[in-house]
Amino acid sequence: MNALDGSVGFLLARAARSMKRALEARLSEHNITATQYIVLEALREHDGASLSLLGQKLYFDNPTITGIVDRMERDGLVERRRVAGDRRVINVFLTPKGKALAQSASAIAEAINRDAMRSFSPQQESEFINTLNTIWRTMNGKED
Amino acid sequence: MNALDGSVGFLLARAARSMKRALEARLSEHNITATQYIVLEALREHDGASLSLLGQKLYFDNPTITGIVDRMERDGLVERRRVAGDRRVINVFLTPKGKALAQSASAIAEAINRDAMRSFSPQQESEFINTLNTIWRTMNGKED
DNA sequence: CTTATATTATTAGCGTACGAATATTCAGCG
DNA sequence: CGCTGAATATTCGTACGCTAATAATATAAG
Repeated sequence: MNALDGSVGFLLARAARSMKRALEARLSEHNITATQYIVLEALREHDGASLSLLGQKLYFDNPTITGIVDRMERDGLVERRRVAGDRRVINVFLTPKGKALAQSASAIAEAINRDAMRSFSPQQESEFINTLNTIWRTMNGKED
Repeated sequence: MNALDGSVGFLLARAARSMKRALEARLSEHNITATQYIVLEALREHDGASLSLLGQKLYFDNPTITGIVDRMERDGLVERRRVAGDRRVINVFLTPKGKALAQSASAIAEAINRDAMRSFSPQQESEFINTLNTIWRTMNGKED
């Protein structure tokens, strides 16, 4: 029993990596990454969102979201269009290819989530999710 | 309520990122990263471990650990020495500077962990840790 | 002994993630 | 109107974290 076995930060990062890897193993046949799947999912709910809004929804900063959208645009999954009256903002839209991919990827991600939770009861799962949300809020000073 | 709010993978990754950022904000004055702190911690318990062993303990693959140790060696925190009979293996040792830094960093990391858990009971914390470990084992096929 | 296989570490290449700095555009205020 | 400051997206530089491929050494089989 060393110091890391009791470190929430370490165990959290390790669990997150293991899930990301499992998801990417399944997504790789569609040539997208776990992060790109997350962006597809966000765009299903907010097609045409600005880069900033996407970053806020997903909790990525602007340089990160710019790079991800660059690669997704290169691969034909999304396109950038200036649509808002404000000429600073660039809106991101799913292409037909992106829409189709979002659907298959969503099913894969749900399967991985179910698998990760397979030894827990619904109550345990919802408590776990509450804890993850609380940690996130705590670390961002959204309570006290 | 969108699909991501119920996605364990997304919430796990988000919580992990928020803790990593909080930790790095405090570690930055010592010019080390959260990952480098983890390696320092592992070396406190296993000074002289091989690169492979370090990777196994921390659950990083070899290319990742090579790069991290490269940067830590550049910064004078560790040094590589061939010590084992097997000439393929390279052992990693803490320098005095690395040892000193490990101690201060450890205190900082403990404070962050306590802060992240501040709204939970000891039981809730230990249940949370169990869940993280179970997810990790599940995603790595270490049970069924 | 020699050939085949496995292990250890590294390199190369890609995709996040982040902080810092920059260019463009917008909004407010005198 | 003109100026200041804020907001949006990008670029730059750094550090992970992964897969695939490589080089060097060790081990096993014949």
